[in-house]
Amino acid sequence: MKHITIKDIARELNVSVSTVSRAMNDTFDISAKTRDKVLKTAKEMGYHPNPVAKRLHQQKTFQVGVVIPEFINDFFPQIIMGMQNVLQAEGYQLLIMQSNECFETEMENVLKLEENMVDGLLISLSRETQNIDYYNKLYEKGMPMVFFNRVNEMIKAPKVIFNDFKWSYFAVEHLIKQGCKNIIHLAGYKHLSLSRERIRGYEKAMNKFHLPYDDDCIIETGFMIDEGEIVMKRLLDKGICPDGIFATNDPTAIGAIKALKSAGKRIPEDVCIIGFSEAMWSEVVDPPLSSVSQPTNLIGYHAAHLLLEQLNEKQTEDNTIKLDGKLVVRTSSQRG
Amino acid sequence: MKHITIKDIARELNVSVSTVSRAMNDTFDISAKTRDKVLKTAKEMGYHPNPVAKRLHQQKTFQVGVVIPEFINDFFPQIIMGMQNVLQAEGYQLLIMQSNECFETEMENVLKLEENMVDGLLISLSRETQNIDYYNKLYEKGMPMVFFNRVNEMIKAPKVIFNDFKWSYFAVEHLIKQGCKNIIHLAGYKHLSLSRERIRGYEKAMNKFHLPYDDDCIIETGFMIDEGEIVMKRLLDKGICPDGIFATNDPTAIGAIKALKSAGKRIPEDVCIIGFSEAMWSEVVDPPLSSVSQPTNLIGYHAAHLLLEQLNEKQTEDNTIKLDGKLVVRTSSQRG
DNA sequence: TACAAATTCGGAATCGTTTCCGAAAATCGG
DNA sequence: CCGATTTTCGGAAACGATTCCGAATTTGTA
Repeated sequence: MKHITIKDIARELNVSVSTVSRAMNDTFDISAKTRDKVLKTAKEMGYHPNPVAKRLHQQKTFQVGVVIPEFINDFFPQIIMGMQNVLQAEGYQLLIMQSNECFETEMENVLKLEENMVDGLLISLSRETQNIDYYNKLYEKGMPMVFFNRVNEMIKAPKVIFNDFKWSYFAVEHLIKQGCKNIIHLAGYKHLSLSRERIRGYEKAMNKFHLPYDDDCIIETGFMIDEGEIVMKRLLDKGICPDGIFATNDPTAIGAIKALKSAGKRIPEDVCIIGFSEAMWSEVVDPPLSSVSQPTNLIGYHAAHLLLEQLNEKQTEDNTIKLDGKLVVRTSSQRG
Repeated sequence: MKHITIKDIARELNVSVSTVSRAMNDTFDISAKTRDKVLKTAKEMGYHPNPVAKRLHQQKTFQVGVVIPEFINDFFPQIIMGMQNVLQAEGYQLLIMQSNECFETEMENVLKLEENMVDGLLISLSRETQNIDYYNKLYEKGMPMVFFNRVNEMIKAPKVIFNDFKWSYFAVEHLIKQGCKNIIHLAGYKHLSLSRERIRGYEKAMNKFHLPYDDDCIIETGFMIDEGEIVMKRLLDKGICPDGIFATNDPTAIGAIKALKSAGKRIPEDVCIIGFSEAMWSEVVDPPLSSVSQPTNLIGYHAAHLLLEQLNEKQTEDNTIKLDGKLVVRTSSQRG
């Protein structure tokens, strides 16, 4: 895999390497004649500039690191596609790493990306991550960074988030309008902003419609199918059965449905249930799952643009972008 | 973001840069005393070797390109995790690109990765890809390459594939044992080996049990949910309804189920159906979908190792690795 | 025609490493 | 104690590009 370099062309044409470089970059101080001559033989010889050498000189790698909790569900991959569309067009490559929802792995990933000298970072926190000191330090040292989806308010870098409060409210309001009176919330981990915001939305709806709830109605569950199943099963074993469930995401909703079904409950007749974040397969489960759909592509798009602004040293005036979605009502929450 | 370089350390300690380099790489021609001294101040000053400079000198990027058709389904992400486990441990980074099932995008991706001077390529063909001349040229020029899952036999580089023939046979045999007599196959694109092998498995099972079938029973469908739905709907509209369906993957099976359900067919009573490649959500759809489960992690593991052998210039003796899976029988194909 | 200005290009430094070559210093054997 | 090894280190080249500086050539102007 011998590569043609700028020297090979220079030797071939009996010119200096600086001339060839000038031709390639079309600078002002070269005659049109020699430029064309160089370009022609460069093409003939199959020359491609060596990006590594360019990076060394420019002190820039044109690579940005992406750290996400997982990419087994389709949620994060869709966001990443949104990012790629923007960043590849600007000549950047993505280095994608997963924390597997583990704080230490997340830190290792960030360190590794730093050592690899990425030009910037796009991060979605693991569900364990509480300590964000390092991120703030890194940001203040000047590392371009954007956080998205899984965020913590104490983070100083720009963020792209979803209007969790508003859409949780709509989700619970929808359940109430279906006639649910005894509604519980399967919540995410409380150190993540999105979990707290979704709890706030739940509380606002319950208060607004004067429905009773207490701390036992808001159950820290997690994000996975089996976590939803375990929590729901435990409730049913205790003889507790709500008539409405607002789950913090689709997998936990699915888990709850599994537990409910095997306890002989009918959905939506006995229990209405709605998830969040619209998984690709929410439509094909039994029963088809209602959910709040998030604009995943847009999340990636905005995160990428906020990063680009930093990479181009433009001052970002707006620090946080909050996006809206829509309510997708299917059988699991629809009565009558 | 000023970085400490080897020169900073040299200046600090009044030694030459070569001495510092020797200390960092622990070569033979340096005294233990100065080595420790250098290492100590390097640590104190927070020195990290610049990987870009290293790459320029070693003429190696320690990055490998991965090209996959999509990463919205969980199948390819799982394979990638298998690759990452192996390659990250050896110091390699992955550059992941999607072809979106489009031949031209696939080529653009490969070109871009080549220009980025990746050390090797891991490729799964798009469903459109028929012309593989460029890949063979590239491989013969010495580019380390491994193909996986979506493969074409004409490709000369090492491959990691699934024993599609054997497990298709088992899948169809299972349908037959459930009493199905009129079985169709929703097939993938025929220029991909896996599609042809799955067709062969179907044919072998049908022949073995003396069940009739003709060309109309093998329908080129695609890989997506709506493709399965459209093809099935068209059949039903023509008044054709099999009592057994072997789908080339889980999404097409799901699509077929949607069409069957809205036509009032009961599964598995009227129609047994089995998919392939075990999606994460196959268990939670209605009815739970039988499928052939593939060892996704292992596919990634082996592909990565075959690539490593080439990167380390070891001669690969075994060119193709063929993996086995298991039959996961759920409600969609289980009678009585 | 002569001198100033503009154009065009080569040489060398630079980016941060590794590594080859040779010289100084230390160690060794007799 | 002296010559021969061995150890240890500095200087410089190399990787492949960009860019600054200055020199040669061409062009322009009076």
